[in-house]
Amino acid sequence: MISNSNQPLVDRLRLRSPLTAEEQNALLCLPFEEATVRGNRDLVALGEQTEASYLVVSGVIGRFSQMRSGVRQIVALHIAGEMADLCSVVLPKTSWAFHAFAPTTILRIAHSDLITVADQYPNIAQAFWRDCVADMAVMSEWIVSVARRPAEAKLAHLLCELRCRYKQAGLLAVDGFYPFTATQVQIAEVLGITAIHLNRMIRSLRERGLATLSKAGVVIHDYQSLARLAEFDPAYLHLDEQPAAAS
Amino acid sequence: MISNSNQPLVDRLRLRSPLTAEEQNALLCLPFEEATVRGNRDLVALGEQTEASYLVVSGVIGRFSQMRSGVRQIVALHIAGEMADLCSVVLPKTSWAFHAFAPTTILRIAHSDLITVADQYPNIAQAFWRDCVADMAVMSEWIVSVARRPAEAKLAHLLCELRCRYKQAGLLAVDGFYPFTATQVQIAEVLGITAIHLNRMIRSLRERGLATLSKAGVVIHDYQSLARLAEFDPAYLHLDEQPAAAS
DNA sequence: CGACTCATTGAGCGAAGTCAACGTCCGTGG
DNA sequence: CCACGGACGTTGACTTCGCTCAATGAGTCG
Repeated sequence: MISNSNQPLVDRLRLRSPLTAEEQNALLCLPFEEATVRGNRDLVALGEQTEASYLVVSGVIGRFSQMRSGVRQIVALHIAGEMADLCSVVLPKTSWAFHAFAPTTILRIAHSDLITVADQYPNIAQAFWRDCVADMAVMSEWIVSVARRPAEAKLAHLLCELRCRYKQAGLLAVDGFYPFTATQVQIAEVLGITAIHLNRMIRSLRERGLATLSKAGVVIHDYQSLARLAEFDPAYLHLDEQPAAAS
Repeated sequence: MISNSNQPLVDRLRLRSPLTAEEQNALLCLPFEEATVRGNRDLVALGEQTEASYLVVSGVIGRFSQMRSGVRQIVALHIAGEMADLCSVVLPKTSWAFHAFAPTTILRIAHSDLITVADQYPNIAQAFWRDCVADMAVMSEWIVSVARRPAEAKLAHLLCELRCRYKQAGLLAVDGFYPFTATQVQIAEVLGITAIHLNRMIRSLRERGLATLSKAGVVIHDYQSLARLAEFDPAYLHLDEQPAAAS
């Protein structure tokens, strides 16, 4: 998927916020810069200051923190079509580190340009704000997952969440496959468990016929059972809302 | 502490965002409603829709999710001077549940009024957005804490964080005391551990001379050591920034 | 004075971590 | 073309942190 415009940004925001034609046009006129990152590489290092936000065109990137021991914890994932680091527009000092899970293409859009268009169009400002809050709802659910679910349910919950997000991105196949590629170490850094223990949980889900992970991606064989195991309710993702027509 | 105006809201936003006199005045003119809640009570039940945001005047409230088993996980705390649920202005369907830890006084400000003033003043919209993003940074740190720190460090980290936030609220005494009151069950729901195990960790911190918890509040005896144990760095709280003068 | 909530402590267990070894795949260079 | 090395995945044995269950103390309110 190659993008030669900001259209993905407009699509992303329209998912949750109505935008007039004029507002959409203002977003499409924003200058951007396309970049490609190799997989399993840090895109933005710890402590690095950024002056741009990223829109993921294809691939996966994760925001992470690191303990002194070197252990990493990924606190957010962004897949194709999603906006990463939009929040740094209003709090640039929050320089989080980013890691590309797989080979990833992004669009860089300067904070200053985003601020300008937000100041000019209150409705766009609200859309940006809303997108950040939706990310917050996901974080909130991740706190619950990491704190309270047993390891197998943590994995199940992540797989269910990703299924919904890949479906939104149009990348969910009819057989339950979606192209989420990550090493077991990376997934363990998301779930807050050991890669070794994760391996056992992957096997468990496979043996129970619920889901299979491979190098190519994920196949969910029995979404209902997986969701039940994880106590998964997709409402917090805020993906199914029909944006009211506004132009 | 009794408030008869929206001044705390203005103070809160000015902590991180410069506001002109006109903008401050617009906020002060917002209608509000004061309410008091008893301690250890749910302020907003699970699934309840809200049409207002809350500013905590005094006391503590926590946002939580609940598993089918009945186990709760608190995903955010709000103490005196802080804005709770500002994010529901742009995503009202995210009706989180709130629990009052102690007797708490709040100001209710209608979403519709907040939207109106945000649409009128881009700078206020940005301030609201920024406040939400600051809450997000805290959540991000909580994911790390819950996922990666051992129980004692989890508690130490929370105590350090609260110390900074109570200091900001002007409620930190010179001897390291601040009036955070919560039952051990409530604190355990924050940290994602058992109340029983929390009790042992409290004893451990007390015996090591780091901190003491009592019914009246918390005393931190050795902040440096506590912060070292927790790997605590207050940068993520975004409290020390001097807002640029803007009026 | 009960009845209740909250705090405290002990004993035993289990989920997840640690350590260690080995298998598999893939790219690279002799 | 094969040998080597590195990254990733898989599995077993053992350890441990934190949970469960259970009992008791301490303070508070009606």
